[in-house]
Amino acid sequence: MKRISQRDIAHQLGINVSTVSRALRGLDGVSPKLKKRIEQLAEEAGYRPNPFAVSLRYDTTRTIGIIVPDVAFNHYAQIVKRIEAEARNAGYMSIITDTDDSYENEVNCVDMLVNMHVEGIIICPSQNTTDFSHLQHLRQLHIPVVLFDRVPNIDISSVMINDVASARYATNCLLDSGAKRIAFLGGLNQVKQTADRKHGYLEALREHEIPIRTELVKCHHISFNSGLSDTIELLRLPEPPDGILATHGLLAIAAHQAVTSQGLRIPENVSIIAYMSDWVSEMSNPRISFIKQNLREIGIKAFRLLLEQINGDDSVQHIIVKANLELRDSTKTI
Amino acid sequence: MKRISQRDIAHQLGINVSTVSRALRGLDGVSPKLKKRIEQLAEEAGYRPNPFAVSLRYDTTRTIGIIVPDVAFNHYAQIVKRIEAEARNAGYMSIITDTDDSYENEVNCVDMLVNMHVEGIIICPSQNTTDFSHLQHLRQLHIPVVLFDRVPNIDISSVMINDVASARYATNCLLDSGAKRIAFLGGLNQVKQTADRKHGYLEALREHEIPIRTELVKCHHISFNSGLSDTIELLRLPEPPDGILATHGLLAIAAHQAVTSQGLRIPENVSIIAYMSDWVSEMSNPRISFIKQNLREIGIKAFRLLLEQINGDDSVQHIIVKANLELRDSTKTI
DNA sequence: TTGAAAGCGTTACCAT
DNA sequence: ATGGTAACGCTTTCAA
Repeated sequence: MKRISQRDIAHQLGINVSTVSRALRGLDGVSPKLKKRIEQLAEEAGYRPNPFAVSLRYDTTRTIGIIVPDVAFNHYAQIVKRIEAEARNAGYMSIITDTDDSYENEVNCVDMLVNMHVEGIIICPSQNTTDFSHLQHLRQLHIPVVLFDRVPNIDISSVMINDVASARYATNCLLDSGAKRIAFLGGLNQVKQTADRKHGYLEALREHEIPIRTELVKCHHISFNSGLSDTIELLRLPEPPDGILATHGLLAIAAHQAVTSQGLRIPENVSIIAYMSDWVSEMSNPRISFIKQNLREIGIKAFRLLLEQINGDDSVQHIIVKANLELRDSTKTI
Repeated sequence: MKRISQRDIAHQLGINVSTVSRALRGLDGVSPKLKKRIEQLAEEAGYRPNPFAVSLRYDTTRTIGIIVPDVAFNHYAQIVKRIEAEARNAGYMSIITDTDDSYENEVNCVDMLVNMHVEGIIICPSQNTTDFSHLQHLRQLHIPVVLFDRVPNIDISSVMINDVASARYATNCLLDSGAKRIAFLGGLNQVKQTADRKHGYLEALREHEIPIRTELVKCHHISFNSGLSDTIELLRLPEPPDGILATHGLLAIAAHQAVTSQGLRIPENVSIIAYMSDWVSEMSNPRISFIKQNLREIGIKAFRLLLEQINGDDSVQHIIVKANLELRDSTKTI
């Protein structure tokens, strides 16, 4: 039950491979009668073109690579799902790799994908990634790249949300609903996304002429545990926060749990707004008010951008997908 | 900045390709001096073997396919993550596809993966899949297959949990904690996983000599909405359930929300135990007691099984990974 | 130790 | 309308 090739078909029919090739691709130069016979035999024998021969011939693989910090985290999973669907729709296969949020793995993944001759790579870098030379290198190899979520200040196309504005808006919303002492729970400062969101947070405070209290700003490596300990520290302050802006779902869940575990109530004692996926918010109880990112659109835009590059467009584009605030139960109604 | 080939290297050094090939693979028959020169040039020029040429030559692609109903659902995402990691570790790339729980997509995905000449496929079928001929066909093509989670009664290797026993145990636990009227919230009956879990549920009732009330058994297509409406229907019965066994995370979340929305309390009025991932349980509030499946091990075992087949092992193996009950807040303590 | 050539499956170009 | 053949990049076998 070996895989059958064009040569086999040609042999069985006593004709030449090139005729078979033409017939199967619907090119003209084959008599309708012979074409029928060829198609029929191909069908019967379960002929499938060998993509490796095709790739070898054309130096084109119809394959893209996707690199994320954690496929098991809903936010990334939703984006990956959308990219994969779009890609499949456009005739591309997706090779998805997971870095476990580690820089070393990220470099390895990029390397493997280059070895695989993917036609392009869509990537959300790990939090530890500060050196982006592996991505710059891709540009030199003329391999299209699109970044999303964690987008550094480099000359590579990207899709991100309006981080500054959304953080400012969310902070304003917390303040307007009566919170006086807003804490900022973010990732590492070196990640532009975190810096931007902090920027928005600080802007809102400034607008309200609220002095900045640095002990309310927690920027550590994103993980459930760091979110937990940071929140508990915050709550033990002499003047603990009555509002929290969390920049990542993991941090928000951790904060939610920490607040509850200290016998405090949400939103009566502490309000929370977080950047998280709809699905995760929906599951929390009380449901966390969140900044809704259009993950579907992020995925679609990212693939479109990549496809344009694959098709020869050299321009660097930075797309901003607008996020909006969805109020749920973790904020007081005004 | 074109990709460089062995031929290019040979040309630059004024030698033959076959020598380059031998040198780069460390075969002997190349003088140490020449070997050095070749390696150095390859390094400098950034030579990478073309995997398509290699695949074409060997008819081996070092690639596997993974098919799941929904990568964005945590349970599958965790399993996929583990399989991908194991595969990468063993030098295999993973092509992950998402069927959106649809039979048609599933058939297409299988087809695409076969076209890609993946060396094997790990799949969790969609709920609608009753005809497994597309998988049987893979066996005829000598393409290794491993099933997980939703495993029909066919002669293909699989990894699943002990569905009957775990459901029986969970039901017993609900009964022991004082619940009298246990409802069963499951997927379609045609899925063996559901049937098995229901079997376990019924066994437990029988052991306790509790008559079966068919109106407490809800088996529909798994979705958040069906879980919601089924639960609401259950709660409106003249004698509503005071315990629920849910066979899928989505159903559990829906039930959780439905119970709460009716002003009832968990676990005081209604206890819940569900098959769901640790992460999802952790996020619910009150946290749902759950049957913990070792997703990590399921992923590892699935890949190992596939690899064995790829390496020529023809035996059909059915691996059972034991699940255990993790009590949280949605069940009364005895 | 090194070279030459055939072959993997497909396509493109030139002949017939 | 059809056939022959070279080429893609690599490995393998045989010859020098």
